[in-house]
Amino acid sequence: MKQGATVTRVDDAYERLKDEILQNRMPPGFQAPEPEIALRLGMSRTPVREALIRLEASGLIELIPRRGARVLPVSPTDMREIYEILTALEPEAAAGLARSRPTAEMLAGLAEATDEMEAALERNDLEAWAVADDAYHRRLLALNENRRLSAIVGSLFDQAHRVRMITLRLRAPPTESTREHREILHHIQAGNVEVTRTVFRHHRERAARELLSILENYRLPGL
Amino acid sequence: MKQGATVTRVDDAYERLKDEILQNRMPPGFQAPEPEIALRLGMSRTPVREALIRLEASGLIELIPRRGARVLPVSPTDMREIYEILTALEPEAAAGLARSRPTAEMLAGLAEATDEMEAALERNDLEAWAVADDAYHRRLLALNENRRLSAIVGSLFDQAHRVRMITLRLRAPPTESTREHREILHHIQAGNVEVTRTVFRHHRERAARELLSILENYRLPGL
DNA sequence: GTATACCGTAATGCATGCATAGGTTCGCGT
DNA sequence: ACGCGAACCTATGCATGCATTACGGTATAC
Repeated sequence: MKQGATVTRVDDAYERLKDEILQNRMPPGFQAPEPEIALRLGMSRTPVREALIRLEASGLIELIPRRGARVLPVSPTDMREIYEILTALEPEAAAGLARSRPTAEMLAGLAEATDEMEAALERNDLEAWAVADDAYHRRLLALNENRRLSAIVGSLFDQAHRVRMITLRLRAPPTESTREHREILHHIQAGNVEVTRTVFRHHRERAARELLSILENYRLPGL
Repeated sequence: MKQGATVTRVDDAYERLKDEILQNRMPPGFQAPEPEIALRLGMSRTPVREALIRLEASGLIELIPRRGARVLPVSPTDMREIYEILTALEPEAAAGLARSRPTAEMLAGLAEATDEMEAALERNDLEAWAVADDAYHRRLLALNENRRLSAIVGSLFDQAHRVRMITLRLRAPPTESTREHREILHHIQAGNVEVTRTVFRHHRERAARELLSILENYRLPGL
């Protein structure tokens, strides 16, 4: 078991570091020089460096010449930027999906995620709700045939992940949001392209408003 | 003059290779192993490798395990993807700009580019027209305060650059396109957010239609 | 003539070496 | 005690070394 998918050290480093960042184990502002990271990952600087370059391209870290890698904080401005783009792109992706008249089978993952969101909301399990929400959006993306769009939106999800998890408990129960997901799924199934786009857009706009107002109310300048 | 902007070899390699690709001197499908590229750039493999990783993240090349770096061809499907995203994002950027009520001074670059497009069209100088068109779109982006959006759209421009240059001569004179640019500029100046968005969207949709039909008519499967 | 197996070649993935240049700290002078 | 400077330390940027392994070509067998 040494070749198979050819898991290179660079890939391993990338995945591990990305995970550490998204799970907030390497919090925003955290900084470490290459040799230290290499030591922690048990490999030489070379693959670490290459992984860091990719993480920088993904918008998760910043490489500062003599200071090492720094986990980027996400400011309210960043969130505004991210949601502005998501608001423009995700409805497009959903509309495209509706246009392609997917089979019920293809939408099974979406339906399942929706069920889980509703169940999680019912028992007030915010953690599970967030997981299902993430799954919903990512599955929607995966169904889209526009690879570039999927990649871009996926990257933005990653950048916003921490903030969403943190604000999860600072907001009202996502009743409305859950309902909207169900509604969007319906419209996709019905192949109603324009309505899908519109509803999804409203969904994102509302989410952005809520999130930004939380960041403002709680004075969270960078997460 | 050795520090200043600290031009690292990685940056140099990245810029040079990107330029070679965009100018079609390294045509799509072109393939070369790292040592060869390193030799050509007069540096060791290490900085070349790092530059290649960034170029891959930019969507310009593909790194194939034992074959080296390959300049990615852009297929009609790719162009459809790219224009789909641009159609969603650029109107947003333009609308945002209109909303911010920019001063005439800030729009000077746009106005200038528009003038140049009209002048170039007048004297049938397609090359100059393309340059002005590119300048128009990039300046519009630069005025946008959403950095991420600018970066994404800029990257897509780069990916589409070659195809646009090649199809330039295969299409009818861009009379309509030039007019639309002028119109969009007017609406931005007038601060008419919604109209800006709509007109820009039509602009992109028309451009996409024209371009894709050219690719189809001339049977250009990958450029 | 075609298919297969073997071998040589060469590219990659990664480790390591090294010079340079920032940053830091410690000590000195005021 | 505080500010300033010099020496040290260390991170980086890059070069190089090295084992592994895929690829291509050739020779052989059918």
